[in-house]
Amino acid sequence: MKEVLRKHIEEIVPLTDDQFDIVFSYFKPKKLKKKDFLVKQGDSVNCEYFVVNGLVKAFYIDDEGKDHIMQFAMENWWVTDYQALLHKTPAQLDIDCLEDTKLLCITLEDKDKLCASLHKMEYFFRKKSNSGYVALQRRILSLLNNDAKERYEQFMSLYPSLYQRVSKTLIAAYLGVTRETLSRLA
Amino acid sequence: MKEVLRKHIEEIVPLTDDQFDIVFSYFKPKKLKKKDFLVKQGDSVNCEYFVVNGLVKAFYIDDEGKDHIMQFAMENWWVTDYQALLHKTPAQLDIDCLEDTKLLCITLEDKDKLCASLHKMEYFFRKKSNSGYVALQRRILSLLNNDAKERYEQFMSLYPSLYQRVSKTLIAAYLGVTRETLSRLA
DNA sequence: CGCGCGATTGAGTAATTTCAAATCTAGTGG
DNA sequence: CCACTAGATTTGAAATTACTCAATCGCGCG
Repeated sequence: MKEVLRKHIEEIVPLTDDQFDIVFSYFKPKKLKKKDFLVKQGDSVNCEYFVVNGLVKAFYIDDEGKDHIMQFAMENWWVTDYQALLHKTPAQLDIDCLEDTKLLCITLEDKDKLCASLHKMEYFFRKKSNSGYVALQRRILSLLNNDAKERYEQFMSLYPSLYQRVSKTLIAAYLGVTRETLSRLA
Repeated sequence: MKEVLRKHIEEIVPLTDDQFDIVFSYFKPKKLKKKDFLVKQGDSVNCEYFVVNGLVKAFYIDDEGKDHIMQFAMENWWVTDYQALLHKTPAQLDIDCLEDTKLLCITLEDKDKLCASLHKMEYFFRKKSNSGYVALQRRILSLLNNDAKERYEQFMSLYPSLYQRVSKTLIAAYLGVTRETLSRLA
């Protein structure tokens, strides 16, 4: 648990043992079972979550009851309803577990405190946020530019491990097509 | 010029005069005319750009020669080909000016140096990146969830000032529909 | 007046969705 | 080991949405 987080952070910034102990003290572990919810639409959201193991999905249910998947998050991914967290508004997203999942939780306030006290961590989170931004840009380009089949192929080659663990129905909801259409893309 | 940047930063972190002078020393002004290019596909990208005034668009041209707009950037917006900048790969995007435009440029290396020497600025850029991330998530949700008409209406209400300054053809390229389709959404 | 650019309109085509039904698969209990 | 069920996937056919390509319109500017 500790090791997973440490290794993840140290891919970007090295930390002494003491520093990592400080970092780790800001996190609270959480354990959920498959199908449990981490966030429900309408909740107020205080934390960002680091997935130690397992798999969750963050999704939006529209007026017609259809699901749209904002993101998956497996080992070493960060997830929450960022809009709700940052703007302190009620959650628009649901987040639930596709597998039994262990997480580390940090509140927005604690993250800011941690960043204020340990400059390296502010750097770490800035770089993380930058990478996330780039990943979302790539996804937008793929939505603008590519048809369903191309998006599906990109998904498989970009996230081969997710492709193994996630049903096609959910991949369809991530790619923005119906499951029937996805099924017809031989 | 200086004032525009200072005001922008101080919406998030207050700075002393001395601090701001340091910050500003990292930026290099740049002036472009309408239709000039800031970045061309294939370029290596070293800088991030802050738009002081004017308007640019960052866009991708696909295999069929069609444009897809990644983002617009007007006063107080940041823009570059982030993927190219962060991964040090050749630019995939073109960035050109829709109006005469004044910019402030900062290299990735200088930005890191600035952040390292002035912790407040690392905080500033982290928060900026977070907001950007949320904005892209919203756009993805709108692409997954809403049809062309709804996206068009959201665009108008979210960016009324852009709506004034940008041709419908370009808005179409941003929303991911053809100009003909957009034109039929009375 | 006429050019040029952006916006609109029309008609036919392609891609995707919808709704319904059939098929497949993994896990459960007998 | 087999039958049964729930969930996931696939298939079919019709309806809808958006696209393409071509033609037309409208307006500002030289």
